[in-house]
Amino acid sequence: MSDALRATIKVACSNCNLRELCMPMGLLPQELERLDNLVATRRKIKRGATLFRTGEAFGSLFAVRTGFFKTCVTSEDGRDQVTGFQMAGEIIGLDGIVNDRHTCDAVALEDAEVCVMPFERLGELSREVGALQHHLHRVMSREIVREHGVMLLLGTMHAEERLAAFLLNLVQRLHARGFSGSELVLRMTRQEIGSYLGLKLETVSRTFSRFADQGLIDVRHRHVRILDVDALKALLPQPGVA
Amino acid sequence: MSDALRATIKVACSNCNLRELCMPMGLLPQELERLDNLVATRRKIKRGATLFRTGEAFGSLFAVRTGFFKTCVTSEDGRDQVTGFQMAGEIIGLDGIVNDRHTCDAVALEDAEVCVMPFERLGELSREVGALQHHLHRVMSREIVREHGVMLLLGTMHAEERLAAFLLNLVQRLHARGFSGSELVLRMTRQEIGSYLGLKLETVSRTFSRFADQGLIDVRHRHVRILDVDALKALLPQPGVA
DNA sequence: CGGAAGTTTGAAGATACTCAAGCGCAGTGG
DNA sequence: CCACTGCGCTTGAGTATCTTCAAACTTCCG
Repeated sequence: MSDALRATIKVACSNCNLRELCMPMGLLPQELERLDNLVATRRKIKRGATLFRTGEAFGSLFAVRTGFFKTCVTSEDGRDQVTGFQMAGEIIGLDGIVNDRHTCDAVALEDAEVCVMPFERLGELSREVGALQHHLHRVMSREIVREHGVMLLLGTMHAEERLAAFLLNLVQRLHARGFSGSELVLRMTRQEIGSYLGLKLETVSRTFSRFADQGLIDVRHRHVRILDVDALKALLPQPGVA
Repeated sequence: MSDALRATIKVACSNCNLRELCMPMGLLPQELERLDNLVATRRKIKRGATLFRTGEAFGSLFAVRTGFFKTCVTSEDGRDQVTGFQMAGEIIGLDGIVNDRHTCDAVALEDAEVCVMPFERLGELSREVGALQHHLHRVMSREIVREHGVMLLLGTMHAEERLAAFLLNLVQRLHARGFSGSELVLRMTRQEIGSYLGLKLETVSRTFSRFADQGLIDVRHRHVRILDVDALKALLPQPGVA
């Protein structure tokens, strides 16, 4: 097989093992082929490099193929807030649509690869393919709902509840991608976790230690094993029958 | 003029004084007319009543014509988080798209009226009218970016900074609608402000009092006059040259 | 006009933060 | 192969901000 052919096959949504999680979800075979044509290019990003930065012109949405990203907004005096962590199959760049400029940075936390989806063409195609139009709307709506959840977390939860919610969310998403439902390797630092959860890195570290002392998890730096899922879930704000 | 005719004229986007802020933004006359046909019904909501509740079936987006809303998510154990306050020209209901069910409550904080936009038809029309398609994308993207800002606020700011950001955002939006740029009447309680800002009502009240002591504002319960905009802006996380 | 709801203010207390020091792993170069 | 260096992580002590609990006052609505 030639390199060119391999690349063509590899990039095709129709052959992608993420197709049930990612943009092609629910599309018919002939619609899928049109999406294949649209997703013409991929892009590799090294660990620590940015996919885009605040202020850069917006042109495309990106679907994570491999690797792990964080997105963060930065205020001019240096305070920054991680707004999300993205893994395979998830869409990055929606923030850029409104003003044709990105309003956050997207940074690869490990060597990564993304599919580049020119937004103009995505719009054209979604005018003809109803399923794609609806899927795009759902992707944006899902992001809005996710952020509501983060607001609830930041606005009302204590450190232990925040970290429990964070860990459970991560393993759940990893599990949906075929990884373990109880073991995970953190791709981000304590500082980045803290930024996402509105806590200082020391508080994140202390809370990890407390969970370990209570026998809820086993932490060894970036490696976390969940020992008592139910106890972690019990920390979340959905305990009673209410 | 007959009641029927008056209603027709009143509901038409083409005659609406909010058309430059709301859904019709940037549409050509003939496109506007098609939007008029889509926005067939209005709905009045009394103060304290809900436009929709968590769990209800999603069918339409709503454009605020008059009045003032809050949206809030509630965790089963009673904790709730106000996710936004919406005024004339703003769109409510985007959260419902992803799962065809609403995931938050929308409550009128004063007697209000909304334009009902059936989402199915909005999708159809935006397939034919490119400007509408793009505008819908922008509305959703703007909401995502707004929520990034709230996450930055909840994750990194102190009480004074949060309240300053809140007040400045409110007057700015009111000013864009022809109201004063320095005087406003709060439509929400201290409790609701606190819920939005991740603070307790007592902290909100104390922070108002501190601002008043410092001569930054004049507070008389729900009535607020901003006396020193620059000082308030200086509290925000964009002080230096950075 | 009366009662409920909302607001203000005080005092005590808790959670998370700041500052600081030491540890450990990973990657590099001798 | 091992030592070195840097970055990230952990842990402790003291502190600050915000919260909790409580009481009194004001406004608004029926």
